[in-house]
Amino acid sequence: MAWLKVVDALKAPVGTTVTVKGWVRTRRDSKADGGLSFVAVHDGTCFDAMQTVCKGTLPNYADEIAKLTTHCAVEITGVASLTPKGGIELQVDPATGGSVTIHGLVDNPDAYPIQPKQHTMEFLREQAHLRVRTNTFGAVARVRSTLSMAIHRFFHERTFFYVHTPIITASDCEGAGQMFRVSTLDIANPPRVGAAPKEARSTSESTPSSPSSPPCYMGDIAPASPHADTPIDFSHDFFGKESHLTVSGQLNVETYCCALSRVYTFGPTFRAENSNTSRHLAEFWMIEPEIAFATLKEDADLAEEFIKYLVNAVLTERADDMKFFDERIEKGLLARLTHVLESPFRRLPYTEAIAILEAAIAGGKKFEFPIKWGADLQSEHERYLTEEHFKQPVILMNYPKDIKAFYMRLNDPGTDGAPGDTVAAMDVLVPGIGEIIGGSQREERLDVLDRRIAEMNLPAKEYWWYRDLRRYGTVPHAGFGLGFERLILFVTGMQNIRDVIPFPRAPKQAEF
RNA sequence: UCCCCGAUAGCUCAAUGGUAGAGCGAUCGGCUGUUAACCGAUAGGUUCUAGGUUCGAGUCCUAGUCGGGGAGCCA
Repeated sequence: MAWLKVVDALKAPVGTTVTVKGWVRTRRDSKADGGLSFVAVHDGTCFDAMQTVCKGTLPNYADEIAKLTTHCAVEITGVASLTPKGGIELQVDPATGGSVTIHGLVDNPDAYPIQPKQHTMEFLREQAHLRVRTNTFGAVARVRSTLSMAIHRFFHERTFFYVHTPIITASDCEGAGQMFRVSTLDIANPPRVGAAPKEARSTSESTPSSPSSPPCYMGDIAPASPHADTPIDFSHDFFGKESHLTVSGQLNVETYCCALSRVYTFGPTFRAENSNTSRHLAEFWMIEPEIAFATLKEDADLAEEFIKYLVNAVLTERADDMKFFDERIEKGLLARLTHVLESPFRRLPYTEAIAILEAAIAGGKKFEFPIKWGADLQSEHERYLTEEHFKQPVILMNYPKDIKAFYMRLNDPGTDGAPGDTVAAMDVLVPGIGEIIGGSQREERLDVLDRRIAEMNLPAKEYWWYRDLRRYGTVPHAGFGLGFERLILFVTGMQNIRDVIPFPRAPKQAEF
């Protein structure tokens, strides 16, 4: 007798004795053959469950087996045989060594939240600790894992090195959005500039409840502090300066790129934006490759090859789950992904995109927001381009410099016939999601970079180490960021980003 | 953060300002190599919270909390 994962047990030779361990998906009873129960068991190793046929002659049939409900934990031994439809099931008969062991019943099955029926995503989100036992969330979890592995494999096969960029940053120059503060200061009574520093509130080894622990204020904190208007003195904080959770590993990974040539990060990223949408999370995972001796064209080539590699990986490695998504989550998903695999991504200069949108408006297309050269595209404009006009992924390139970040490389005047200055930035737009990748060629010329930092009133001093890269052996380089959860939405057809990460963090949402 | 919509049984949803309902799920029984099984019965309610209007509020008003769709920000 061998304990097999369900994925392997479903391929067991007829006649062999097999043990499976997992959770009951459904139980149905029959009076045939003197009484028997069909108990479907899944262990998460594949989409399908193993059907077991438990005979009424089993010693614990009436007391235990006939009472099994959804998600009871069981261990079942039986003989592999063919179902009338040709699949593999286990015949569980005490006469041939069959047995059913209950590891854990479900208390009060009447009120168990997960039932053998269709639930809404919103409800399951409130049961995040249990939802992974359902078909949909099990499939999402397997696809997510498969994509993670494929990402590392893609880069590994191309001599990229995986760089662990920091989660905590005391650099104030990442500039990609609102940040979460990281601090060990007493939030109710922080040290103020000019005030006498409090001793022994030192960050590292302070005892959890020292005798001098601060008073606990109910309601509003720090009532009527005489120093309330004085800035907080962060020199007393853990890092001796303000620090935050990272919003991007890009600036750090650029340093490694300028030594290892081809690198990437893949880790969690944090944005404290008050974004309440189905496409934003406060904590999400991002993949950021960076390539040296490369221009925007190589960057776009890499992005396209990357997306196609990942789509292909998930189609071939998780065919069972993808079939489910195609049937139950988004009809036509497989056709859409196959189309993405087979068609080249449309490269489109921003300046040309504006012309297409203006022509569309002239042709009667209505947009909520006006469009003109120099303005950023709205979601509706991006959707029009990728979903209606081209009906395929689009790589928009060379945006006006005034709407993009300081580190993006300034293009030569007149690139693409643009009426103003542009930078070598690109966004990959995909039908159904919109922007999935944002990237650029980085400004490698120190004088141009300094001009941009000054133009945008950024704290030049903070960028000393970033500027060093341009002083010591500078090189053209480029990279992009891919939001991992948006990729999962794209390949699964799931609608809400909170349903493709195990425990979503969003405004007012950090349960579990 | 802004606009719109919503919150009633374990779940999905009904209920003219006047007796709280159905389907699914659960429990019990029947039938059946079943697989979203089917048939019958039973149990299951502080109608999100706090105020208010009213003889009377699930229903109307105010505030709040949470959820959904869209927008902004972005990945």
